[in-house]
Amino acid sequence: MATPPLIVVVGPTASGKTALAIDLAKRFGGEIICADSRTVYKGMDIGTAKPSAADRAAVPHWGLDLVEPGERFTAADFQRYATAKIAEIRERGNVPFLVGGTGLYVDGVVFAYQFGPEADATARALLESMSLEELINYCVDSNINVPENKNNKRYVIRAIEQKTVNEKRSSEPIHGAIIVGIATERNELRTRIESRSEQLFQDGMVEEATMLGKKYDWDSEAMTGNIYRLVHEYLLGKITLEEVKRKFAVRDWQLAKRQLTWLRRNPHIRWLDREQAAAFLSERLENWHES
RNA sequence: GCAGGGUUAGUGAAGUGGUCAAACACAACAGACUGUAAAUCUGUCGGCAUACGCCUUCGAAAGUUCGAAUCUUUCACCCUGCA
Repeated sequence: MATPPLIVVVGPTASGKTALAIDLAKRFGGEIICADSRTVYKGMDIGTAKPSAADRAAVPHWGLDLVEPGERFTAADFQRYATAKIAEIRERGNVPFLVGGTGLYVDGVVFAYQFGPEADATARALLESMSLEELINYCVDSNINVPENKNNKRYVIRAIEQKTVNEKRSSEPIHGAIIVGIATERNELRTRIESRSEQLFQDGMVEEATMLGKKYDWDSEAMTGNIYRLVHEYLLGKITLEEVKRKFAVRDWQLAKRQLTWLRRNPHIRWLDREQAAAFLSERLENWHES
């Protein structure tokens, strides 16, 4: 039998990627790798809509609960992890599914990004202490290309660390990848996001965030995920619970739009609605089984 | 009924005679983004125009003025104090 394909399912938050992938993985012997920058954190379950215990029992899931909130986990870490997992899953004769909304994580794997050198902690601290203007001047003096958004301090710092703006990647998806985007009608997506906002709180969002806040630092990158920072404000008494829910739906919508902007640049995505995507991938997987 | 305060662009909110299509914030829309990416950053944001610019706005109407979101009068609605 030929090497199993890599099924890549992308789309904005709340588009139904996970449900689709679980369904297909059950039927075709798949294992799911979550390409999600928040579900890698332990304890962040409700706020990140992490797959349930039942889902995980039904289909093997990877990429969840890899680190504690506050620990460092990067796109390069994910790339290493996911690439290894894809190989392992294939060795077992199963079908790897790469599913997620973190575009950088997906593309890092799919387009085999060659990441630049890792940041040196002391050098990074020094760079962060500098003003944006100083950083730009440094770039000019050192002949380093400034990123398009030169007001984006993070990017300028990274350019300095890499001594350039890094764009090393493959122009084609890695071999065997089938990339499907879940196309969702705008109003429908909005409705889904709003009802999910309500659901999270019924499921114990505040309790989860309170617990995490006690255990970890509110300021850590993990905890800046749009829901946790809002619950933090609520716990501080700055906003009401109703405002949290409303603002979360807004933040989630903004996230979805940013995700779509990222995905739009990728010409290799086959955009299909949930049903079409299920049918299309089923057919591909059946053909693969027969080959 | 009397006295006082208010009514500004999708929302909140500055502005109290010219430099006001009107600060700022939020939302919205578009975009960038290779080791923090649910992050971070950029542009647009009354209408028309690629643009010079033109047009219509600051509760309504009528005035004062060379000139009004800003001053006057009346009306409408809202809030507060006295009745």
